[in-house]
Amino acid sequence: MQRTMVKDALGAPGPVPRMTVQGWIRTRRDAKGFSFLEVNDGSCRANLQVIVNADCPQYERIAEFTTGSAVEATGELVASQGKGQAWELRAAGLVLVGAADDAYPLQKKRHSLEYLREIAHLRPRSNLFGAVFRVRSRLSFAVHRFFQERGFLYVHTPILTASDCEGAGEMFRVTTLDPADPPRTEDGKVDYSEDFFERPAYLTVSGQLEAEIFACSHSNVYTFGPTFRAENSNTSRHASEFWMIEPEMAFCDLQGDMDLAETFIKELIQDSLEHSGDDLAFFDEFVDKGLLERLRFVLDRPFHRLPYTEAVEILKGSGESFTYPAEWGAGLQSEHERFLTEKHFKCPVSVYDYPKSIKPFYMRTNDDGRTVAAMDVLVPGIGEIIGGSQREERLDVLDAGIAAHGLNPDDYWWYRELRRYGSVPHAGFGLGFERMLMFLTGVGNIRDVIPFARTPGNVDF
RNA sequence: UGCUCGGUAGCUCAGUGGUAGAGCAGGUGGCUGUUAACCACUUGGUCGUAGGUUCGAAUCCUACCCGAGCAGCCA
Repeated sequence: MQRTMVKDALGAPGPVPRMTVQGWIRTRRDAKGFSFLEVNDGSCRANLQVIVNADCPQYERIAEFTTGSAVEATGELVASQGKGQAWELRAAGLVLVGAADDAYPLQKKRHSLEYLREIAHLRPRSNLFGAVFRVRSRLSFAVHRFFQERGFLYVHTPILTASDCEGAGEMFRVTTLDPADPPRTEDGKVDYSEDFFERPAYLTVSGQLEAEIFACSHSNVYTFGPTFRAENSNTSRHASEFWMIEPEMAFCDLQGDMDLAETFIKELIQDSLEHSGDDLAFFDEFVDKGLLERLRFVLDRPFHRLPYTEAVEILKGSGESFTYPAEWGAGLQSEHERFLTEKHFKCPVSVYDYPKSIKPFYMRTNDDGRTVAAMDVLVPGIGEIIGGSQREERLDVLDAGIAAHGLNPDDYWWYRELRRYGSVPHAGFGLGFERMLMFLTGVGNIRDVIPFARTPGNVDF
């Protein structure tokens, strides 16, 4: 027995005398003397309609073939008599591989996203999440393809780390000590020299610093892996565990960084339109009307680039009444970002050259002495999707930054040595993979584009 | 973490002081090459939890739990 995937059956060029499909029943419709089974195996959005006639040996047990059950159907693929599908399978043999009783939580009706989150073990079988995770898989591949085709080296930066990549947020501590009875030093503090790594360790909040190491040997590199932030964030666009893509390029300045960011986003959109078209059409119809139009619009137009200082002037002169008025030296609020990208420019916006005082130590100080070569890419509906910068390659300036931020230079000894031995201008950025998925699918909550969302108070599944 | 909104049948929701409801799902019967099929009948509830006010609370008050939206943190 060779299995045919539903996607291939539906795309068959002609009738097939005999084939076997396996999948889960979405719904059953009984007619007099025969039944329709809608079988889905995840290979595509559409179901295969299986006709079970009275002469099929299993027909007398058809009532057991309930929504959610796993089935195997063998028979002839023929042109459908009905409307709505080109092909259907006339079952000669039918096997109830795994029954689903009437408590099956995924009913053939609309469910709320909140409810579906509670049944994360079953929601991939729904239309929406089936599509989301197909797009996610394809997008992962597109990320690698983008960089590999350009000769970028894929670096596996560590997940366990002792460095806190200053400014990136609260960290999850990793320890093997007994929290109820940790070893203590003489002054009563927890003695981390007794811990597994003999010092405090954490889950990574960014692979950037390590990526810089490899940029300084292999020129163009990228990372793509899980990232952990222990912030108590309760928003639709933050997760405690998420996937981040971080390219890092040697001999590259901020302009080159922004060029890559824009090309990258556009190519991911292009790839999705090409290879996930059916699923995107589903989102366009049921999740976010106008999605496809917006994606094509973004694809066709250059991102608008402007310095932070100019952005603040636009905000000040906008006549909008913001909850927090824009002020040079303060970060851009969500409402400011939304105004720029959704109302003023109506397209993705790259804001660059931020005040030095609100950015981390490693960003390169501009000649004006008060801004750094940082850039954020803002996108309608989501806000910040990319954050990046040119890195400070001058050791003396870097040291001044470390001191100004109150950090201990010894903790960054290897990072500093990169500036001692063959230092080069280099730049990179971080793209939130889930935020890109939200942008591509129109799905409004980050918890619905990641298979198993981790947020404060939630590590189920 | 702060502010706001919400929690009623398996699911989606209505009910705002006086006998707990609808649609869907489930069950029974009927009908039809059907498309979240349709028609009739029907099962199903400690109204998030704990207190309080009241003759009487799903409804009003307090605390807590859970969920969501927004903000901050950021990707």
